Amino acid sequence: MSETKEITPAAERPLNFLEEIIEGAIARGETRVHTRFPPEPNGYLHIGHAKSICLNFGLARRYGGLCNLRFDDTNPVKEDVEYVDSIKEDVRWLGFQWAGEYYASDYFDQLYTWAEELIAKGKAYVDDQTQEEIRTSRGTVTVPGTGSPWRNRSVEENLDLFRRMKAGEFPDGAKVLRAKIDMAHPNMLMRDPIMYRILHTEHHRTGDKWCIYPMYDYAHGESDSIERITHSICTLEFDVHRPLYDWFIEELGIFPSHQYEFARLNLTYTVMSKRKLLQLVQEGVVRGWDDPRMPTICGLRRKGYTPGSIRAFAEKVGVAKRDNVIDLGLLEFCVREDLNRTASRRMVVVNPLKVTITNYPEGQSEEIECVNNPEDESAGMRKVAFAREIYIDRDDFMEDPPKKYYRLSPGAEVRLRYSYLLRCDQVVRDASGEVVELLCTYDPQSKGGQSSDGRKVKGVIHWVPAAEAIEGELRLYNSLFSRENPDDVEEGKTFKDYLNPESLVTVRAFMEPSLATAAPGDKFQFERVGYFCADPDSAPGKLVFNRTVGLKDSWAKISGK
RNA sequence: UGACCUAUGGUGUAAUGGUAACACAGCAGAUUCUGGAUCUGUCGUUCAAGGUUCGAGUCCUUGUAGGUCAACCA
Repeated sequence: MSETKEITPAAERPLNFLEEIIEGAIARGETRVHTRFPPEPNGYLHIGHAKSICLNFGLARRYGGLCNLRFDDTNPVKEDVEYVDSIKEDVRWLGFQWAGEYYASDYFDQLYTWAEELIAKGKAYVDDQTQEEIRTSRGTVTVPGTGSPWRNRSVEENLDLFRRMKAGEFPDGAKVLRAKIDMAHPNMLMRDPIMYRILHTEHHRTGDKWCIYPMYDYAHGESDSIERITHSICTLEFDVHRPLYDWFIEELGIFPSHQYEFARLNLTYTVMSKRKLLQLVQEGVVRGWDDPRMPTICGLRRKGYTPGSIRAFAEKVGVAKRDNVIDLGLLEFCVREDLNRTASRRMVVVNPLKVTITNYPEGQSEEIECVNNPEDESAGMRKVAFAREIYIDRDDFMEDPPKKYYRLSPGAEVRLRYSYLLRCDQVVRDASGEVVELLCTYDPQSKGGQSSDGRKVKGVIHWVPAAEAIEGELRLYNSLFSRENPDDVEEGKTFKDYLNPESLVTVRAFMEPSLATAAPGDKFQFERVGYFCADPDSAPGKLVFNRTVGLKDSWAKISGK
C-alpha cells in the first residue's frame, strides 16, 4: 500500500484510437504491426517529436512489431548530417531501438523507376511552366485549376524529357514532373501534384548523383510501402495528403501501407515549429538547440529531464484527433514524479545569510548524517560538517513575519535540517541598516529530531557550513515565453514579442561540499529549492547547475508570490 | 466561402446506445525533520437545435465554432 506509485502501464488504461484500429486488424487476422518514425534531418527533435516517437515505437513494442527510423531526406537544400546524428542520439536517449535505419534517399533509384512507370502509364508528365504559372493555374480552394499546356505531351516525349532532367540537361526550376490526376479536384493536393523538381544541389548522402529530387508526397508512401509499413502514423495536417498517398500506391500496385493521423502536441508557454525554434537559435535568443529553455529533446536533457519522465508525459497526454494545448505543468509534474524517486538530496543556499551560533564552541565541528533520498533507502547517507558559523537562506528569515510563517524570525525557533533546533536571538546590521548576520543559539539536546523538553517546531530550514561551503553557479530557468500561447499573436506583433525577459536568471550559491565532485548530467534535489542537474559547462572548481524544475511551493501560494 | 478533420470540467484523455469517469491544475484537511513526498475529501464537464430510440456524450440532419489544404518544404 505504501509502495511508490507506478506510472499507469499502457496495458492498464483504455485504448487510444490507433490501438483500436490495430486491435481491429488483429481481430481480422492481420497480425503484423510495423511502424516508422520519419523525421526530416533539417533540425533538432522537440517534445512534439517525442510524442510521435513514443507512439510509433510504443505501438510496435505493445503489439510485438517493429518500428523503423527513416530519414525523410528528399530536400538536400535543408538537410545535414549534423541533424541525422542528433536525431539518432535523441531517439536512443529516449530509450528506443529502431528495427532498421533507413533513408528515403536509399530509394531514389526505385522511386525513379516507378516515376518512369507512371509516365509510361500516362499518369505523369513533364511540365515546362514556371513556378508562378503552376501556382496560378492550380486555382484556389474555391476555383478549379486549369490544365497546363504541356499536360498532354506524348509518353515518348515525357520519358525523353524526364531522362534529360535526370541527366542534368536543364537548370533548376526549368521543368518538373507532375502526376496527372485532376486539375479541378476539390482537394488542392490532387491537382496534378509535383513529383520531381530539378535541384543541382549536393545531397548529404547521395552526393552529386542526382539533380532531380522527389517531393514528399511522391516519396513518403512509396518509402512506407518499400519497408512494408503497416501503420504510417503522422500528424493531422497530413490528412489532406492521404488521398494522394493512396493514389500513388494504387497506381503503382505496390504494398498497401496506410496512413493514420493524430493531433500534434502543443505546450503552453513555448513554440513548437522548427522554423521558429531555428530562428531563436540563429538570432541568438537562446544559446543553441540544447539551451535548457528550448522544448527540444536535447534542451530538456540538458535541463535535467529524464527519458522516463518524457515517456510518462507522452503516455499521459494521450492520443486523439483534436487540437490540444497541454499545460506545461503536466510536463513538470512528470519530471518531479520521476526525480523525487531517484534524485539525491543536497543542501544549497541560494541567497546566503550568515548565522553564528553563539553557544556552539568556537573551533569545534561535527559530522551530521544526512539522508540521501527519503524515497530510496538504498541511496544511503552522507555527512555534512556542522559548526559555529553557517549560512541559511535569506528567504528563511524575516524580521517581521506574517501569519503562518514557519521559518526563522527574532525569538522564533526552527529546526536546521538533519541537525539542531535553532533560535534567533539577535540581528546584526551593516551601516546601511541591512541585515548581515544573525546571532542564534542552538539546543544541544535536539539532534536527531529530539529536543530537550519534547517541544516541536513547525519550520525546518536547510543550511551549509560557512567554512566548508563551496560556491557555484545556479541557472534558474523560467518559461521561454510569458504568454501562454506565443503563436497567438496580437495585431502588429510577432511571437518574439512575448519572450520572457526572465527566462534565465543566473545566481551564485553556497553548496554543501559533497557537490564538488558532481559530474555533468548528475541530478539532485536541492532540498526545499528544486531539482537541479549539473550542466556540461560544469567542472571541478567551476560548478554550474541548471534548475530542471522547482519544488511545489505551497508557501509561495500562501504568501501570494 | 470548396474539400477534409475536430468539438466532453480550467487543461488533457476515457466512457464502443444503458449510473459521464481518470490524470494534471484548483480548493480543504491529515501527516511530515523538505511549506517536498504521501494520504483523505472536494469543486467542476457532454457546442446548439431538431430527429431516431424505452434510453443519446455516442446514431442521423441542420447549424455554430475551431483547425488543415492554394511551396518546385516536410
